[in-house]
Order: sequence, then structure tokens, then C-alpha cells
Amino acid sequence: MTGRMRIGDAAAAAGTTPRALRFYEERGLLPPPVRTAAGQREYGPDTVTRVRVIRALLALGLTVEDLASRAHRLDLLAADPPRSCASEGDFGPDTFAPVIEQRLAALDAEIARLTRLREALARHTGTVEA
Amino acid sequence: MTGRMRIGDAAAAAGTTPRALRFYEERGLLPPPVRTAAGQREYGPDTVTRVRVIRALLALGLTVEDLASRAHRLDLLAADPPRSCASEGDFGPDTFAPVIEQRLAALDAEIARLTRLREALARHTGTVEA
DNA sequence: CTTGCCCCTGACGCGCGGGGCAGGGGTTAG
DNA sequence: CTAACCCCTGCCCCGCGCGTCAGGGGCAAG
Repeated sequence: MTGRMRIGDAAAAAGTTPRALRFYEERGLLPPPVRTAAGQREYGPDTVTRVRVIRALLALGLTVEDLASRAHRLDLLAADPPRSCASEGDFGPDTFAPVIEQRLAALDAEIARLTRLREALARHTGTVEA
Repeated sequence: MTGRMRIGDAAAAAGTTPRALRFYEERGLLPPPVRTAAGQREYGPDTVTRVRVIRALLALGLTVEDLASRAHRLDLLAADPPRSCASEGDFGPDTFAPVIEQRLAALDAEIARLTRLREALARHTGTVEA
């Protein structure tokens, strides 16, 4: 039943590549997995779920470092449970709120910078092309 | 009278560093300068002006490659002359218009992407922190 | 002549999320 | 047993505009 799989299958199941999984492990986003006697990594379905979470957060603009610093909470997001979160008091997944707000601020700053740049460039367009 | 100067003085006069001048030369933004008998580069005030133009365009978001492809026209922008431009017919500095519009489009696309990202992230903020 | 600043070339570093080798060994169907 | 994959580690590659050495030589003042 979707038991243990090797890195290629796990990566495919999570929509990515073996290289990415080794990279996440190296950066501390994934714990060192069980190995076969021959040294090959073996993953269970929970890891696939975790990798999906990681990729979703990366796609939202969080950095690998952001996730590494909170790696021990990544599994809490997997089940997407509003109930168990509240039950943990100040121990819930709002661990990510600070880093998300930081990212939002960085995005706003970058958007503002690009917007200013765009305006400056548009102004000089007239100067140069006329 | 502000005659020939070595790379350090020319760079300082243009508000940058010797490294940048060698880099612009390497990438084709500056022509190979005159050398002293000992092999040291010598620049005149016209080069300083040209470097200022280069830096202004780079600050507007154009890339080194953009400028390299139009390097032979960089001097035309130096004097900022609306008269001599028109006198050259379709040969004026509107050579830069296409690349500028391309940059504008790229900026718009990037701004839109970041804006979408920001909205997605803001949505998930509620989901995650609540 | 020496001191101290300037210049030369060539090469690596950066930040970020991996991609793409090379050179070796595991594994499984035929 | 062998072919055809798969996996392992370790390393360099990408883009961009330079910064920053490293190891050598030039140039003007005292």
C-alpha cells in the first residue's frame, strides 16, 4: 500500500526530481531517510506529503533558509488541520507567520522598487526616442 | 585641461571603479583605450561622459548585453542633443526604443508576477497562522 | 634608490535552487 | 548472466554586474 519507495519514485510522486530531494535533505528541510543495506534512500508516503508542502511554500516565495529554520514544524502543515493547531496553544503553525510577513514586506519593497524603475524608464523613453 | 588620465581617475570622475571600466571594456561597452608604453590605459574626458551614460542606462534597468548590442550608438546620447538626432533621420538614438520597450514589458511582467505572488502569500497567511 | 600608491592580467566569489555531469555500484526482468 | 535502469557521492554549471584577491610591474616624490 504505497509503502517504501526509492528516491526516483518518491520524487516523481511529489512532482520533482531526485536531485531536489537530496538538496532538501542537505539543507535540512528533510530528515536523513532510512537507507537500505546497500545505502539507497527509502521514503514513505509521509515524506512525499512533506515534500509537497515544501514545494508549495517555496512556490509562495519563501526561501530554503526560511524553511530550514522552521523545518521541525513542516509536518504540522501537512494535514492542514485548523483544529489541532488551536489545541497546541502558542505552539501552532503560526510559527510561519513572522517569516511570511517578512516575505510580504520584502515583496512590497521589491514591487515598489520595480514600479519606480518602470516610471523612470518610461520617462526617459520619451527623452531618448523623440 | 582635464586631459588624459589613468583608469583610477577616470573611474572616479565617472563615479565608479577601475574594475567596472575594465568590465565594460571586456563586454564591448567601451572601446579598447590608448595605452602608455608600459601598457597602462589612458582615457580622455569623452570616455568619462560615455561611462556616465552607461551607468545611467544600467541604473534604468537595461542590461550590459542590451548596451553592448548598441554600443556604437552610446556616444550619440552623450551630448543629449534633440537637434542632431532629428537631423540623422532614422539613424537617431531611438535605436534604444525597442530595447527600452522590451525592458518595460519585462518589468511589467515581473511586477505582475510579484503582485500575484504577494496575493497568494497573503491568502495563505490567514490559513497558516489562524 | 627607496617608498608607497597605482596599474596590469587572470581567476574565483556571490545568491539561489537546483541541473548535469563523472565514475562507480545496486537491482530486477528476461 | 546480462542488459537496462536506477542509485550513490562529489563536483562544476547557470545569470549578472561587478568585488576581491594573487602575483607581478610602473611611476612620481623624497
